[in-house]
This record gives sequence, C-alpha cells and structure tokens, in this order.
Amino acid sequence: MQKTVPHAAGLHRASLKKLHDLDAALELMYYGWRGMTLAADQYLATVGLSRPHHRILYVVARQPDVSIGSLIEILGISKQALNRPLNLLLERKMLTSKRSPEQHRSKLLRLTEAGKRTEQRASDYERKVVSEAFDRVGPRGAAAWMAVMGAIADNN
Amino acid sequence: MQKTVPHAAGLHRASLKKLHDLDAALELMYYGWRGMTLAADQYLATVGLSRPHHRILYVVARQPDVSIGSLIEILGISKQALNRPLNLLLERKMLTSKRSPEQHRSKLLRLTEAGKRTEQRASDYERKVVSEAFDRVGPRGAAAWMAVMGAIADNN
DNA sequence: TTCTAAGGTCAATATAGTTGACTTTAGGAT
DNA sequence: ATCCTAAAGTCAACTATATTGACCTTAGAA
Repeated sequence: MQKTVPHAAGLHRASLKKLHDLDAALELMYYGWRGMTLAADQYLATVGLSRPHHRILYVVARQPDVSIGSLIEILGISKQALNRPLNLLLERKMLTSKRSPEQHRSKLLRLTEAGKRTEQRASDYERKVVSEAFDRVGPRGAAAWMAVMGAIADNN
Repeated sequence: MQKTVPHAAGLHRASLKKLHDLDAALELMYYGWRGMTLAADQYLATVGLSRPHHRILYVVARQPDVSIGSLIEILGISKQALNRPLNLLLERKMLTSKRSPEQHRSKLLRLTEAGKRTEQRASDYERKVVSEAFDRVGPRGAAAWMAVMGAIADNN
C-alpha cells in the first residue's frame, strides 16, 4: 500500500456536486485567492517572512512616509498585532522609521532597497498569476473581472 | 475630539498609489474575498459558528455520505484540525455520522435538516453577493470572471 | 490471532490576531 | 515649568485556527 501523501487543498476543486448555479463561483473565489497567493507565500517563506509582512511592505511601498497609526488603519489590525511583524521588518532592515522634521510625534515609514526588492518579488509572483489569467481572456474579459470584483468588494 | 472608531479593513481600498498596472487587481482579489464572505461570517457568528464550520457543512451538503478521511482530503487540513469543528457540528446536531452497512471502517457524514438550513443560509449570503455583481456585468462578463478565476485557481 | 485502515484523542507548538493596561516620547497650552 | 494629550511602544492574557508527533480504539481482513 502507498504511503498517504499530504494533500494540498485544491486538489478536489471540481469534485463537489453543484447544488446551485453559483456554487462554482463560490469555489472559484476560494481557490482563486489561494492560487494567487501560493507562489508569493512560498517565496516569502524562503526569506523568513509571511503574508502580514508582505501586506506591510505592500502598503509602505505605495504610501511612503506613512505613519504607524495610518498603517494600522489601512491594514485594519491593532497596533499590538502590527508590532511583531513591523519590528521584524525594521530589524531586518527592510523598513526605516524616523520622526518627521515638523511632526515629531509620528514616525514615518519607508522601504529600504532590500525592502523594495522583497516587496517587488513577492508582489510580482501575484501579478504574474493574474497577468497570465488576463492574457487568456483579453482586455474585455479582464475589465469584466475587475468590474465583478469591484462590485463584490464594495458589497459591505 | 472624536473617539477613535475601530476601522474595518477595506475602508482604504482605493487609497493606495498604484505602482504597477495590476496592483488594482491584487487589491480587488483581497477585498473581493472579504466582501463575499463578510455577510456570511456575520450570520455564522450569530449561530456560534465560523468559516471552518461552514466549509464542512458546504462539502457535506455537496457530497453526502462522505467519509471523515475524504473530508480531510477535500478540506486540505489535518484530522486534528478537523476534529473540533466537526465534533461541534455533531453535538449541535447539524451533522450525523454512522458506519456504513458494508464499509464499517469508515463513517458516513450527512447534514441534518438543521445543518442543511444553516449551510443554505450561509451560502446564500455569499451567492447573493456574487449574484448581484454578476447582474451588473451580464452573462458574458460573468463568464469572463469565471474564466479568469479558473485560470488563477489552476495556477499551482 | 494478528495486521491494518479508519478514526479519535492528547500534548506541544506556530501564527495571527484580539482586549486591556500600562509606559514612553514629544509637542502644545497655560 | 507644568500639565495635558497624541502617537507610539510594550506586556500580559486570551482566542481561533492550524500544525506534528505520539498514541489509542474500532472494526474488518488475512
């Protein structure tokens, strides 16, 4: 008999009976998120980081000189939850933090070159997955995907 | 001064500078997943359940008489991780478990009527979000969304 | 009777978060 | 100078969801 091989979730993507028209869509959302982040997460693991670190790097890359408080709001987590991954990134010199000249109360976060490289590589893995999928459906299909996702995202 | 109101993640969906063409797509995937599951998670919380319970109910609804081992493979988690939510659902009489007549080794899981109701309500919240989004883009847009998500999901 | 597959359970650990209760740092107001 | 406050930092306890490893039970098959 064969050894039981650990199964990745997703192997049975198409195996479930569909009770409703939209069941396939629900499953695609689930496996789509996994599919998009899988390669990035694997890369991040090789450099000792994970999703929360990537989220921080992603935001700081797109909003340089963001304050800690703003970062907390954007990420939607508590400052205690931010603390560990943020400090790791500072220790690893992926981020710098300094008081601003005029607003000494708040600190400004920036990516170092190493931080930029790591953020780019991780995000590139995700963009690559999306890009290849978009290529298969053309610009109109990509636009439709964006429109659907926007409507779903704004549902709350 | 106003009290600081706890911010839900997602309030700043459009606020980040876009460094790349596909950054908007990455963010839409993140917020799309949130948007689709938000209402369902809120409903589940009112009945003392959460996402892992829903995943179990969802799979058993679509594969009645599934064995514990198959369920583990489909969900992609360890049996220890399955144990707690599964037992809760059995205690709450949302699931039944019995040995099959011919294959006494494995147990067969089924939803009770209460389990079916809960599964349907939770999944309905998700389907409603997707359905409304599909309505905005028409059948061709919906098909394109499915094609893109399928390509992304199968990337691994 | 012994072997094995399926299931069940316990313990320790990891990750990613929470709330509450502080302290520190630094600027602003009186 | 002193007090007040905003922003940041820290410590502790807790929750939820997962992991691995070790072990036990149930029940059919050789």
